[in-house]
Amino acid sequence: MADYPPVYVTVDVVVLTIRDDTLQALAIRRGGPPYKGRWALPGGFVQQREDLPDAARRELAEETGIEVEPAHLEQLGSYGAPRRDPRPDRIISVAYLAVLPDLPDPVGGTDAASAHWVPIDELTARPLAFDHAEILADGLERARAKLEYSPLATAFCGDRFTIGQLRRVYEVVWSARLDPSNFHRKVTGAEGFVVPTGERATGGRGRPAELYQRGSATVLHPAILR
Amino acid sequence: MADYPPVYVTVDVVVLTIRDDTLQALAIRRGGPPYKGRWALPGGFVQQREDLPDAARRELAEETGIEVEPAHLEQLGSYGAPRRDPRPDRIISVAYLAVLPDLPDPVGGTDAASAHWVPIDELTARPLAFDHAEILADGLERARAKLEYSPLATAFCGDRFTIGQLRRVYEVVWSARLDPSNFHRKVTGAEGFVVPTGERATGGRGRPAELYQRGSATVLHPAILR
DNA sequence: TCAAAAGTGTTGAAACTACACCCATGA
DNA sequence: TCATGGGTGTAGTTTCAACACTTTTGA
Repeated sequence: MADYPPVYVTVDVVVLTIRDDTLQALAIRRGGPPYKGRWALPGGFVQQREDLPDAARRELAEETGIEVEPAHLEQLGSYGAPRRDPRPDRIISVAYLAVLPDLPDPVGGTDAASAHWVPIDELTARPLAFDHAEILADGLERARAKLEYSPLATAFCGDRFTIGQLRRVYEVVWSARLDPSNFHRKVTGAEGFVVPTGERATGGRGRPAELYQRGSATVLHPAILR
Repeated sequence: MADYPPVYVTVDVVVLTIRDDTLQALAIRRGGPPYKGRWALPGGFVQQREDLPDAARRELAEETGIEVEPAHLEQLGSYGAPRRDPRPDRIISVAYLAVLPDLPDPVGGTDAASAHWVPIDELTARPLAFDHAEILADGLERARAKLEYSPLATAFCGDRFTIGQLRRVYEVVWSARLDPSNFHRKVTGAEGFVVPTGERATGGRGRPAELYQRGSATVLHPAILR
């Protein structure tokens, strides 16, 4: 085994949420070299006996002060180009995609370094550290694709939501307008996507909407097409 | 950096092809511990300055004697459960999916260890080394899903193929019968999936079929549904 | 009373399924 | 001539987009 080169393995996490009707991602301002001052994805080294998803959850909690279990966490893939980190050691990163509902409290209340929610448009407009721009782009593409055929959109909502709130998730993530009436029919018609609670939302403008919960489906039939 | 635990990184490759109207995968009989005598996926350690897809291609060539560039090569994901390898070191594997056309020459003609094409049903019926059964299952699921919305099926064919040959790829991978006439219309109607060459296949039974090449599409509109 | 959001009805277009039917070859 | 696989036509069904319309609230 000593014949083979050891490498260092990190996890990096694309953490998405919707705030102020905008798709945002968690980013950390790097305080030291390399790439000092640039935005980076939250992440860090995997510990010796730690499973990869656990490492992603730990980094999310440690670096950002977020205590909640993400509503969705999946592996994006591994990034291992030989010079992706300018330091001499070989560092391979396993990237994860996490999706959270809009959190009432802002991030960074603890001694978390300097994690911030940043609108996606701002984040993709400037150069990120390492290959994090590529990882972020892959995470966005994965999220956009999964809205079609999986119930991922519910991970952006709290445990109770209206069909209108769910539609706004699709509209924000896809940057598209959707017909409210057809969307309603598709979502309530997709087996196991959402289940009505019998309660109604209060306080909004217009007719109060039925409140729904996530259903048990893992794939949507039929899909919600873009 | 020395504060963090180094790990060893391998690549393992799920290599699929169709031989004798059967979906088959490349497997290697392990000659030493751990898991001596069991089937395993081809793979090995990543070298110090080697990109991950290059490592997958190198292992494919070295361990199996296959010299051709696979028609399709994509990353499946990383497998890093702490005890997935019984040896004391932490070993994380990056898995790839490769798809090849039916090769005229059998594998192992060189001094390749002992790589064999094994029908999927045989391979999934017995215990594999490490977590390779899980990796194989994930690779199969990925391939089955990608037939629907990507031109992956053409990677199982040579550079010229008939619609009937392409249909047999779908039927074998999905273990399903498809209506020949409707399949023909769907495939030729999907923008950029296949382009006619003007030539015709010879030697088969029945009316000679038009020969096609892969088109330029990367996603299929509309999809070929299961 | 009006604006706004929820939700239902309806209609024409598109896609899919099933299957009848013709075509062109080898045996 | 017959069996076999290639390919087109067509009719009925399902799905989907567009949009008119009703419902129910807050201002």
